[in-house]
Amino acid sequence: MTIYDISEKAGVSIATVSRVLNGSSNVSEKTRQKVLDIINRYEYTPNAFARGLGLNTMNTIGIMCADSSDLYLAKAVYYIERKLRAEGYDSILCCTGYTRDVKTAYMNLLITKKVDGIVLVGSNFIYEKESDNQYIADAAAQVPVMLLNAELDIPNVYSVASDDYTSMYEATRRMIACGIPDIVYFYNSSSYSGKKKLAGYLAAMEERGLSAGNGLLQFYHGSHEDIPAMTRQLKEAHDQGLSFHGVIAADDSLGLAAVKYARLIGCSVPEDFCVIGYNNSVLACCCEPELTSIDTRLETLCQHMVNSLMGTLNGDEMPKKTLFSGELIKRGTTR
Amino acid sequence: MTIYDISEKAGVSIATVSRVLNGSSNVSEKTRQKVLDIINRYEYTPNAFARGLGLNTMNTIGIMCADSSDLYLAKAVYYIERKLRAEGYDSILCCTGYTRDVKTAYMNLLITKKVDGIVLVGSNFIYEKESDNQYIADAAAQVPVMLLNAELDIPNVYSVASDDYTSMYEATRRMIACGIPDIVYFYNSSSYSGKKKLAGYLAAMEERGLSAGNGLLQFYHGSHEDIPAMTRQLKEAHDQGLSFHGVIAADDSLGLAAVKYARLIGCSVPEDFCVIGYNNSVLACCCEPELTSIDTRLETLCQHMVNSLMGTLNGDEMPKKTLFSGELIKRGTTR
DNA sequence: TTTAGAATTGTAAGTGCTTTCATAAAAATA
DNA sequence: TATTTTTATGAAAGCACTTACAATTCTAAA
Repeated sequence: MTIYDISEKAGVSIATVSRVLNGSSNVSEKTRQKVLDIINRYEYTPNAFARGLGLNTMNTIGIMCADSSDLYLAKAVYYIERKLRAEGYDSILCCTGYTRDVKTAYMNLLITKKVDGIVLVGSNFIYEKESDNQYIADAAAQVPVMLLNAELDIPNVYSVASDDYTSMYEATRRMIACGIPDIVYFYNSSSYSGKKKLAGYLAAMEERGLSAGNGLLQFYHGSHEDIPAMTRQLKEAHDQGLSFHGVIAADDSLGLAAVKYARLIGCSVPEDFCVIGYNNSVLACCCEPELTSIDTRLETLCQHMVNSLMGTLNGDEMPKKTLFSGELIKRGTTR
Repeated sequence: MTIYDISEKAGVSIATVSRVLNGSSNVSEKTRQKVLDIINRYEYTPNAFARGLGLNTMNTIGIMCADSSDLYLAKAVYYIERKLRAEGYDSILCCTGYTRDVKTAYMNLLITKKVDGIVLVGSNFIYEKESDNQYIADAAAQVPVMLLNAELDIPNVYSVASDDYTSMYEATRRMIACGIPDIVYFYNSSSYSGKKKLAGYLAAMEERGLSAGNGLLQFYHGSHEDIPAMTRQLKEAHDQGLSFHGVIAADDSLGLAAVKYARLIGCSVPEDFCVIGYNNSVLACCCEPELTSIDTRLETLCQHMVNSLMGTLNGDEMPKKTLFSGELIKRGTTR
């Protein structure tokens, strides 16, 4: 069943059928109904490829995500897909992993596949060295690129991010105000947003003249699956003489590990030891006591991002960057 | 830059260019090289739509998933996407939610979009009433449909599943063997695989003549986010007089809630109280002690599934159903 | 040296739409 | 009623490929 069959049965030209298919206004109501009837009767649906060829678009957006099984990223992908779908767009998903060359390859693939836009989910797509971000600029020369929780000053790339700096700054201030001066910052990534978080912590510490030097920083490079290892890492730091009674964690998994650690060394939480996590994921409700965590309002971010994308595709002038403030969800690990 | 430009610059016909593009064998090595050179020099990539029109395929598979942010489903989607990509296929993702009408609509959409196959991630796509599964049959009439953790005896639908029945049967037997007769089965879904799990538990209980009646079954209809509510649910059952010293949980989130519950009523785990979870997710490592859980070897399932799909697309005869046995990962909540 | 048969290559006809441009019909104006 | 505008429709030219079939060139046997 093609457009020719429909045009014949309806007694009109294919141009007219095409017009009613695309909602063109230049069709009389009478013929529109006639054509619509035939279309429904025969359950005709236009061939997507031919349509794509003619229109040079198939209403698809490429979603790139290093690891869509990551707790936070999975949620983001989910929200973005749903919102895109609501706007009439398909999502083609690319799980790229963390290698830049692979990301570049997928980027090119998406361009080749004629997506209308690309969204990069997660700040790991941005690199320190400017030239390493060229692959994004190249893509942005073809289609709009949206960044979630990152930022890049390149034409045709737009970003929507949570205000990680401020969130961490406030969280740290709050913990200091509770009378805890020896706070460890526990993080696992030096991505764009990872840096912002760290900076927020440092600012709050330094503002109070507290040492936020080497001793107080911890680093663990791992994934969500490694909570026991994270706990161990803290224990080792403790055994090596690092003394701390509070942890600001860059992710709930790290925060959860910190709570476990406190238990391990016999501290009671939150009386002797406080923890604040980040992202307000399921994990926050898994530990005992439950984890105070910063909610980044991910759904709002994602919806705003695709709204921005729709605007851009529509030719509207859109803000290059939007920042959303996070919200501290108080639970049992802070007093 | 089109195939015409390339053919002109290479001094051959477009048919020849097309042949080298598609790896046809009927091209002499010399001209192949000549054409390839031009293609590389001008960085030509064929138009995906025109290609799709001609070939009537664009090498894409539709992935339907009720909620791709669910811990287990997210992992499945991730593994499937990666494997598909490795096989040269794109994935278009559809997060359908749990409503059947929506699922049907997305199914039709995918057919319209000319995907080469559809994979349904999760057993919630299968309904009790046979007529409710017609939407799958309709799709399967067009393209092969793959089921993860479900089963349906319909032409052109294939399924790959973990052997939930046996896993649960063994888990329950093991717990009984540890001397715990009053085991609650804690579950949250009556999906196809949910039923299998329950049946496994029941079989093991009844085999030992243990009461697995109403009293010993618990039900909570919620998502991962609701761990506190799950814990409360157990507490309420306890307060209403239900006595139990073991929990077999249909998911780690439920298992984790059970561990919390045990703590709450002052039982020590695993001395006074045992728990076995399911899916071996991150959550298993979040509680104290860590959760014994059944690993369904999801990555293997997913890889096998896309292998099956590739075979089917290749015209090979493939088994309608493959079952993979799970593995009990012993941790701290069992003795 | 012919010539049948195989290997290469080119011509041209799809593939199913969109859209420009010309034309016909209807409506509005004179 | 005649004329100008506006609106509705159709013819036909893309869009960028694939592929059946015909034509040509090579091989190698006769």
